[in-house]
Amino acid sequence: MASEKVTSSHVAKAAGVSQSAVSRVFTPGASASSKTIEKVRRAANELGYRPNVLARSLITGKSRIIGLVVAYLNNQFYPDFMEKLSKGLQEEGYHVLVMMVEQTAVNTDDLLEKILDYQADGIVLASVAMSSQLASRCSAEGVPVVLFNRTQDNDTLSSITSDNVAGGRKAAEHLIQQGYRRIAYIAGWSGASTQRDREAGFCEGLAAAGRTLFAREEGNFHFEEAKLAARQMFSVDERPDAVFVCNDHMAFAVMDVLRDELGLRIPQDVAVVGYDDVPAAAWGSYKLTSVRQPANRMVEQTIATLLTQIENEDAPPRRLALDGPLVVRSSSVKSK
Amino acid sequence: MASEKVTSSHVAKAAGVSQSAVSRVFTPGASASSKTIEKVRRAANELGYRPNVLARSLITGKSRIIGLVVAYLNNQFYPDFMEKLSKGLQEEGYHVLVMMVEQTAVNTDDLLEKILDYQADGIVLASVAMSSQLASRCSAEGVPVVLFNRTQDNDTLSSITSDNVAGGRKAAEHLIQQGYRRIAYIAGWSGASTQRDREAGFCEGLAAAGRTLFAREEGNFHFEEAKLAARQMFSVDERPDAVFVCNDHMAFAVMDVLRDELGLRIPQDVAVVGYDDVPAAAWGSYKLTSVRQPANRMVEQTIATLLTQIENEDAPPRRLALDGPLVVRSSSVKSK
DNA sequence: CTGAAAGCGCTTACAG
DNA sequence: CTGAAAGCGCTTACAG
Repeated sequence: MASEKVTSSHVAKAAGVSQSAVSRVFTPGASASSKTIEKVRRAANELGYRPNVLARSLITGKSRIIGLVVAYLNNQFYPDFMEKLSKGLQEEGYHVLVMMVEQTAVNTDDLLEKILDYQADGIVLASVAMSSQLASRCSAEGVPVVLFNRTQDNDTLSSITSDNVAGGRKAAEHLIQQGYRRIAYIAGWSGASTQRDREAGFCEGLAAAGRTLFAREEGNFHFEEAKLAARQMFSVDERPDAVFVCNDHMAFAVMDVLRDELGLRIPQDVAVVGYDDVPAAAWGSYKLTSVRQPANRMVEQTIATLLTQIENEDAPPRRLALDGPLVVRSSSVKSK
Repeated sequence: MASEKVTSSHVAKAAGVSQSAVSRVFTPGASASSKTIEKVRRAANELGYRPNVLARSLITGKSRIIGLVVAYLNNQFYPDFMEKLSKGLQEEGYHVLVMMVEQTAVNTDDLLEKILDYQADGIVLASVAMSSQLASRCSAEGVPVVLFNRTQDNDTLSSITSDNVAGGRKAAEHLIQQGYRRIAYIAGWSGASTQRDREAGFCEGLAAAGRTLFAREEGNFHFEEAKLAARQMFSVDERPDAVFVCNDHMAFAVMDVLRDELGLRIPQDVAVVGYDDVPAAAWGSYKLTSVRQPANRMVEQTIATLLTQIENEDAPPRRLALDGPLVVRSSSVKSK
């Protein structure tokens, strides 16, 4: 069925020129007379010719493929990020090869090797870690890696995050200022730098006001585990009157448990603050106060960093922590 | 910086065998003595050699790339689908090249050509249409196309959906059985087959009970537009007492408006039914009755169809509409 | 500007 | 089982 693939040689024959001439017409920047261009374009259109990108990549050493490894797609922050990243890269003439992994997957390396096998020009890891062994492989092969929403102790890796420490601090300051006194925290996965930084900033903020954590549970960035954490945390005599949850995704679970199962009112009985400011935080059913991650700027910087390092192998890795505002909604303001 | 790329020739020299021998060791099914295999593997490991997939593809004519075009990533149904599809294809040794498009994008063809340029072995279009012109190009080039969650009048295209007509009918039967009388509908984008089929089934169901639509608005599968539609629909003297919304994503918006802005109780004042049964439908804040799309089976069939057609070019296109149950929750049951 | 030729890194008949 | 050779579809010096 499949009619023979149309190659540059077929077009060359049809146009009465050499195969190289055809190639030049389709190579931006190569020189060809307008007469040749005309003949070639006509023949190409008639035959339905388009250059084989794989063959081109083999020679140029550039695939224009960016490998993306991503987890946590049930957290709306990541689909939004993927969409922005993919569109941004499309505009720059790159395309995204995706690999999905389990949240706390350890064997990410296998997938990354697959990406390298496809000769990706660069790699983005969203909330995913990489062995230092593989990191040096990438660096040796000249394939830049950018960590998105995660940092890692490795000099060769760039990372783009929000300022999670500052964000955590803002959450603490806000709750204190609103007069809450028994302030608790529900943590994300302890292996994540975002979790560590947000908690550190939060505790700093409390400490600055002479406070400490009233209670603490772990939700592992997982919806159901966050519900368990909330049940645990609030099934005591003296309950917290405010809780900072390490991301919005878990905060929704917590709010559902508090209101639905425990009959608590938000914010009168308990205040809730999240992190990310995903779209649903603004939905009428949640109105969740949240530290916004500046997703647009984070994606811009991810792309900029990647392209810089692709163009110039000696460009040093960059570590950026972009500031985001606390978006105050009624989940944490009694008068609102 | 980038150390020279390690090729099969380098490994051959190091192992003291021919380049073809190296290739055979890395080609499943090719024959080599255990002694050769041993020598080659050792040398390959030392040098860090992995076959260049692009070069392989050039010869075999198989890239093991599947192109995916997807929109509506803010509707949780699609990230979930992507995750399932990507993981399923990974297990089969395929990888996904993604292109994101605007919801009602018309110029999808450009993106699809890019996918063809990468010599994709197959294409999945999720809620996205394709010109019949390009469809025949794909068919001519032997690249199978599967439409996911959308059908289109084109003999060459396979499609996998849920049974949207039956689903719409179930929604109608349920609302009638629950005793609702002024039953309304909020539509999705009119260009979508899912929208047309769900509405057709819903109206059929009403008609079977001697009813007709009490009111109708359009939400275009868009969150904010769905809110507008709800405001419009309920700002009248005689309000509907039940509304079927063409998907869950819009139904959440509608519920927020009904409760938050209009002070209506669900389901006492108004019942709401959605479609998809995304995770958030089960969340405590919504408890939304919804027609479940059998996403796992849909993905399985998408992959099976794709692989069948990749392996056998003469395999005919398949059109599947899989049945999904109505999941009843308290948004539509007064006693619950 | 243009064509002949080499070569990107592989796979795969073809002999042996 | 194994090596030499051709070839996948391109790009890119190199001459002219």
